[in-house]
Amino acid sequence: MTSFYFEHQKIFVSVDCIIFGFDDNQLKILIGRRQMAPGRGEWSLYGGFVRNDESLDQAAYRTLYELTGLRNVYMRQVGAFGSVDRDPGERVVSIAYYALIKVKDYDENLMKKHDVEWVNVDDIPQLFSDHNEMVRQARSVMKRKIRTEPVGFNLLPDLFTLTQLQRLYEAVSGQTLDKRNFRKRIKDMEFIEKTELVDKVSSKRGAALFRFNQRVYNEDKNFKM
Amino acid sequence: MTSFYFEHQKIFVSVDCIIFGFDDNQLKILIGRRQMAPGRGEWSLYGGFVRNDESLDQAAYRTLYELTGLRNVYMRQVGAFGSVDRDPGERVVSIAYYALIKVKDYDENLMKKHDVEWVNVDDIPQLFSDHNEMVRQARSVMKRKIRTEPVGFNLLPDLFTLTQLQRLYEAVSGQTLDKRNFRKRIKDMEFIEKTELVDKVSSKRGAALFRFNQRVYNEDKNFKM
DNA sequence: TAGTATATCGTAAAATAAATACTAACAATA
DNA sequence: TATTGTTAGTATTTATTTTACGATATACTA
Repeated sequence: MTSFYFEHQKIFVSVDCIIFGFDDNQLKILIGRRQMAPGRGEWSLYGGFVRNDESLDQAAYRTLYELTGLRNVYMRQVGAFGSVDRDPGERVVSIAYYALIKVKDYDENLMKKHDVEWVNVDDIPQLFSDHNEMVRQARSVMKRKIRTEPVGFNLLPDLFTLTQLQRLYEAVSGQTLDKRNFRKRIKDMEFIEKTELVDKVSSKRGAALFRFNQRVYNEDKNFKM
Repeated sequence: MTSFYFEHQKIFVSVDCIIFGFDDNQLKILIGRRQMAPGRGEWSLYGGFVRNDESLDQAAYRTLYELTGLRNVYMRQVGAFGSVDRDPGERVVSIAYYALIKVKDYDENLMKKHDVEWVNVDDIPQLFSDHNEMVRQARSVMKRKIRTEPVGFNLLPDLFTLTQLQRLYEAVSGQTLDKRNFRKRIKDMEFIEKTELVDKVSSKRGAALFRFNQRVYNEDKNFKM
């Protein structure tokens, strides 16, 4: 029975993570200098090899955890990348995943340890191998997703102002939005709840803080931005 | 340098094809009885292992060619599937691809040789491993794609009637469409050209045959259904 | 009181989607 | 040859949703 398989060749399989964060009204991703050959010193996504005893998703979560110390992160597959010579060292097929994290949750020490930094998505330098294409596709997939499902909240603090939310959607879509129309939409979504709390950081007047209520959303999944 | 890689494990990588066809006003896919263990005799997608000297895309095209004898087929990746135990025999990561082919082009002999048959997408039996999930995702991806890009023509003969085209979109979307609204849209697309030819097969009156003009489409890529 | 960002009201225009009935051409049949 | 059945083909109106835009008030700080 096993003979059937062993006519064939095994291949290294890895995962690469496009980790999105939102800070300073900008959409950013985490990239770092590659620590090992080949391509040592080049800008690169953070990734890792898939082990025999873990699924692709598990490998992606593990890799993200190694880098950020975060669990229970929103993460989705972008796709598989498998040019023959995409890795100059060996044949490696890599599955790209994108993650949405809150920048404040991120462990600064781990960031220094792994020598990665936040870079604006419109400002990405040339990356190792096909990583630029991975980023391009990840942005495309995420951009569509965030319009039809309430996943953008993963990029914001639990409490956020409507202006923050609007800036997020502007950063992702790449265009400015009308404040009145934006708020009209929000008002129709009962799962975006106004709290009693007020944010005084970005405004002298103070802005109401909102939160996303997953339970209310589950009752009536009606989200469109 | 190579030592870096060989701390890690290699994995079998395969491709599986969801081959869509349109016939008898129905959207169908090609499935067959699995010819080898494990899972011998179960319904299954057609697939194959990725070789070290070919990309994932190339492996998918090769596999499709083996089964259908067709080249230059519209084919796109669905995603990677990598549960640890998705294949009962060995650890295999599989990349799913969907293809859109014209049923008439298909080589009948190859079909018999590989023992595959067309099955309505709403009528798929239980398939080997995670193939049902692959089909589900492929339908979802294709359904979105066919609304925003003129890829549906890959499922029709070069010459087709507007009713055929409408039935195709009805089959993919799963809902009936209004004929007048449908035709209004078509009229606005200059790359769907009316020919002098008339189809008398499905109609006593005869229906005008249309064709998709890729060059005209390239001039002004404006497609939405 | 000047400055700044929040917050809300309303409406016109534009784009999109949905709903509606009838005639035309031909073949088969009575 | 008159009738019936079947599919092709066509224009207009109405309703709904989305977008664009102007104006003004609020709460707080410096």
